[in-house]
Amino acid sequence: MTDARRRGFTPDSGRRMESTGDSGPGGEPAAGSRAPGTTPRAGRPEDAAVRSRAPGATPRAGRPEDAAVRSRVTLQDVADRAGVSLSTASRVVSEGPRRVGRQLALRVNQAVADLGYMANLQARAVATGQSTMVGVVVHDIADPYFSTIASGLMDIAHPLRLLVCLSSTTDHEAGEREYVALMRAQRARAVIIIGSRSDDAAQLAGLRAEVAAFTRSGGRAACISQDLLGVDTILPENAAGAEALARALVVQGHRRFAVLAGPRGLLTVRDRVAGFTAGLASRQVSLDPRLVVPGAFTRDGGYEAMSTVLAMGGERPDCVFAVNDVMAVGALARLRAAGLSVPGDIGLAGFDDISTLRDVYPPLTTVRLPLERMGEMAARLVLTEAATDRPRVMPVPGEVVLRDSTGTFP
Amino acid sequence: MTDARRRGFTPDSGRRMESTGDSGPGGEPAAGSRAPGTTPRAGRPEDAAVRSRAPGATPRAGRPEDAAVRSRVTLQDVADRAGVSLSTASRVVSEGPRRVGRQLALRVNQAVADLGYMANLQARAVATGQSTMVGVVVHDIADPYFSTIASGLMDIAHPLRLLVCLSSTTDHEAGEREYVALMRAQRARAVIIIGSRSDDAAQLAGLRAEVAAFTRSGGRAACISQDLLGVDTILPENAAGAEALARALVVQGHRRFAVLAGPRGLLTVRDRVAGFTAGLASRQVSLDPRLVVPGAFTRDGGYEAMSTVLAMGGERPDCVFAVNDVMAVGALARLRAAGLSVPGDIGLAGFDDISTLRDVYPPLTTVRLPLERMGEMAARLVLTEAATDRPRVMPVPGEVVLRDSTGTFP
DNA sequence: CTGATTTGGGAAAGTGGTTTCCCAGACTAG
DNA sequence: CTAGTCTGGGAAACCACTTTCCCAAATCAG
Repeated sequence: MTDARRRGFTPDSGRRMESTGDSGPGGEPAAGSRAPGTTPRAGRPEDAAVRSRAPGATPRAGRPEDAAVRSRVTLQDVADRAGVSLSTASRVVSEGPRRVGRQLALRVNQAVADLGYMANLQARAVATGQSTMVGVVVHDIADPYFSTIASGLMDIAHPLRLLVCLSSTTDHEAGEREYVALMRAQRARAVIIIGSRSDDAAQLAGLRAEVAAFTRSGGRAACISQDLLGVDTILPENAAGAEALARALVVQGHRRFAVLAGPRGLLTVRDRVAGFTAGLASRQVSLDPRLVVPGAFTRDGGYEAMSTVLAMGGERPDCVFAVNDVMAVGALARLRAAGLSVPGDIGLAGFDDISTLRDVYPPLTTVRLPLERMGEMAARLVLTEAATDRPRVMPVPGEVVLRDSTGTFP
Repeated sequence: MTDARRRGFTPDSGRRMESTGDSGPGGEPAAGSRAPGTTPRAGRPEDAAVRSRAPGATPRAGRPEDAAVRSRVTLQDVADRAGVSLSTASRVVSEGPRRVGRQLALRVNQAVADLGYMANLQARAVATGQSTMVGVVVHDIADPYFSTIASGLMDIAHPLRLLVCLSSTTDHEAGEREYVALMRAQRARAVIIIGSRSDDAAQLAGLRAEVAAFTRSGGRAACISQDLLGVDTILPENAAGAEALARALVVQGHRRFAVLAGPRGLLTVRDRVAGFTAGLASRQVSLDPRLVVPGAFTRDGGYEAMSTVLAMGGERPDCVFAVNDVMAVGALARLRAAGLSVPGDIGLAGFDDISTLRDVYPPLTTVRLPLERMGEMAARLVLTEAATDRPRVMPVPGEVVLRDSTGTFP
């Protein structure tokens, strides 16, 4: 299978496998292959013909009736075909409060079916002033931390028949603000901002202002992170969790710690590091600040940071705290590469309890956050519950989970 | 602090510790703590005042001027404030082809700034008939397979300033069809369907029809899966990949195989199992059909399926093929629980090469699919490239990656 | 059998935009 | 000095709906 390497974007490069089964339905992918059961609706004479334009309006120069059968069926077409007024058609289709006679309703529905009509939700949104969109911003959707939260969130949004729009900002901090602005322009019903705030005051002020503008224009907003935006907040107790973890690790016998911190400036990192430090201090254990090394909030970031720690002279730490599980996994790989056994030679702990990472070996000691649940909470706050006069803050405690990666120190 | 206990989710293995610390920030869960620096923005007198309604139009009974300062600023408000016509305001704001005099443009922009105006994109979409939305359907956004693809896809969509709407169908197969319908109703520019087709012919026909309706109404569509929808397709070569894997495993010396298959009916599963079987056959190795056990496409599914295999009487297989990495990780956990060493006692291989799982131990032999890239390809096909008369099919080969989990058999 | 309510259909006024069309004034060319 | 082309502004048509308002017919109480 070494061929087919150059799939730069040349279509059909590699030898194509017997792709679709020979028999299966939909065998011929011919361009115009009709799905089975789609009678081509022969004729359709009145399709574009009816279309009674406002009298006097020249039928808009250019393409005359546009050969391409762009079946842009409108409600007017449906009304015409059913022989009713636009209003009646609308009432039937939008299932509003006003009742319509059985006969006419039937005719309208028939016309809808015949024409394959589907209401234009954008137009409806304009007319009613209500949208069904809810925006979600995360730092990186490929990171399981965020995708898990997003998953919980969607579990709430989908049954409500809301449209979830997602944006991943990846390093581009201003992206959050831009996205909230976009949601305001879309008249979204709500926006949920997920992920750590940073220490950039200007950035924060900008986002705050945008969020304020969004809520002022009638939208709901919530965030999952530090309570700094002035809106409903799901607040993971990062400091408290890390503090509890630190104490537990001391109890296990660890004394000399290193911390693989994430990107400088991320408040979540600060909170976790501060909490960890405080936890150690409460047990009269000090943390050498040189052993707090920053790194990207990723697997590779953890790997690198771990390298840095190993490269330092002096006594090797007996336990490493990576500020999130993803980094911890990178650190684990680095330790393995160095021939160090975990927890034999060195202990390792993470944070978050990412479920897909629960099976690394040795199993990671970590602080569990109920991510999916946090997504649900945020979604509920903003989609099903009434707004309160003052923003709510819902703290979510983390739960220390001791597993083998920090086995009791000898 | 013990209150934090009744949060519903059950802990798993690992002993649980003192959940969160007692002190820490966020201590008071008071439901209304204002973030520091939130001046309540007093004043703003002209907010809703401007708003001159069309003359003669009774100001719509009910709320007169609506006490709630819902600052729904419209373009008309901007025009009024700038003392220009609606058309001129529109031209300035929408940056169309028509130029507007410097003076007026300036005035309009000033008014926009003063009023905090933001164009209503829904209305704009209705007026222009063009939307900026692109829909994406996946089976489960929390599954790294899908979130990685989604990530690649967004990397293309974001710079184009398109709005990505995501839906996760999780087991509800009809959800795909519903979502495509929704996208049609939203007049989305494109829709991308990600994930295995099933063997349910009716379901497939329904989806095909819906997709056809979508494209007929002017939208673009693509899918990442089997080429069965009659649209541009990114086709992972599941069968070929599994076949190559099988041959490689035989070369390593394995002979007696078990397969942890995913849900019955998923074509991706079928393709992989069929390819694997064929690969073995090509090396004169046969696969006992009873050792092909189905399971959910998840970590737990892998765990269960592995249990089933272990519980079977007879000679234990010397190598297990889990049809995806997530299941493989579950299987690994089960094997570890059984006290079996991998690859010492038994080999284990997966499929996909999920990046967050690259650090499990022992490292998994697998078939790599360039997931992020696949997402990019699909997005490009449908967002930046012109439509072709016939749908394109772009096969994506998998690449066998031999790692320690299938060490050379003794 | 009459007068007062429903009931339900349709015309038209909205929703917040874009875009066409018309036209006045400023330049340019003959 | 006049005709011809640009500019650029504004009125109004349009997009695809919803909803108000009006009115005729049907129902109902008295």
